[in-house]
Amino acid sequence: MPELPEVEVVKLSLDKKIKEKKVKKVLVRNRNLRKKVPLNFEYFFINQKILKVGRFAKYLILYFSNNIKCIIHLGMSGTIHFVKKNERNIITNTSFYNSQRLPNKHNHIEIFFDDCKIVYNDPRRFGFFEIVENDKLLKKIFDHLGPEPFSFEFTLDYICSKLSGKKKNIKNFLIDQNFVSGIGNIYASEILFLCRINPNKKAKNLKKEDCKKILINSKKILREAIIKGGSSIKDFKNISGKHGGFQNEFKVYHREGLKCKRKNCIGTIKKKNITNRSTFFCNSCQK
DNA sequence: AAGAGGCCCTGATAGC
DNA sequence: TGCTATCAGGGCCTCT
Repeated sequence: MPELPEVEVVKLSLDKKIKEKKVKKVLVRNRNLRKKVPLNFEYFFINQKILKVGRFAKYLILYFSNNIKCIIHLGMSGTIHFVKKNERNIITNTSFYNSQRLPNKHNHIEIFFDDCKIVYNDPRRFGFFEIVENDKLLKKIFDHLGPEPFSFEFTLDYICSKLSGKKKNIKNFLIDQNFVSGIGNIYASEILFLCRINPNKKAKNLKKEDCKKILINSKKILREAIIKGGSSIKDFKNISGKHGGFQNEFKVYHREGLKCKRKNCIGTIKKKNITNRSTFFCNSCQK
């Protein structure tokens, strides 16, 4: 669920809340995440300070003072909640889900500090926590990931050369983390709408001009989404507190059957399953 | 080798 | 009300 912008929003708020704080206790309630949380997980960073919270693609990284790193992936349904001590039920959710109180189920991991704690909640358990003891290993974990859209490696030449001759459709390329990391199902549809490219178009049939649009618009969409605080999809009940606002900016995602928002376009937004993942596009202006 | 598809899991919603 | 089916934003593994 959380794509690069949502993870970035979590990173920024988490860094503000827990940087320089010392871990007092770690509680694992459920080790059966996508990757099994090891039995000694709790002891790697107890009594250590959090130097900073980082991010690469859709991964969060906690940097500890003993040089241990903890990689966190939120999967599809993972959220991190920040809870202040002695303030019952007053929770500042650092995720874009933004529930006002801590959920009563699926709180798998808690990290305690002197005056607060963070709680990892994940109903579907597609996320994971992983300890990394040295930088070599860290590099290895991110090895299979392509550059982020913001990276200097993500250039016109890079895109053209990767797409050239490939039969795979462009939408599947955009969500392929090996090609470019951080884009997921929602933003892939939004980026292609801005580019006026049909998601089903084979990569090899894209012109250089199309690749240029992909380069520019992937940066543009992600940057705007971060500024808006990410996208909150199923957050209907929430009234107060900060929450993501980019869902209000969607041009195609979840807009099946509605009129295209592009000026002077008479098209209708269609939904199509591409490799078992719903994809939204305008049937008129995306060629 | 590239690309398609299944699967991990729970919860929300729709339809009967 | 209560059943069943379908769907959900990710990514890894397997098969062709």
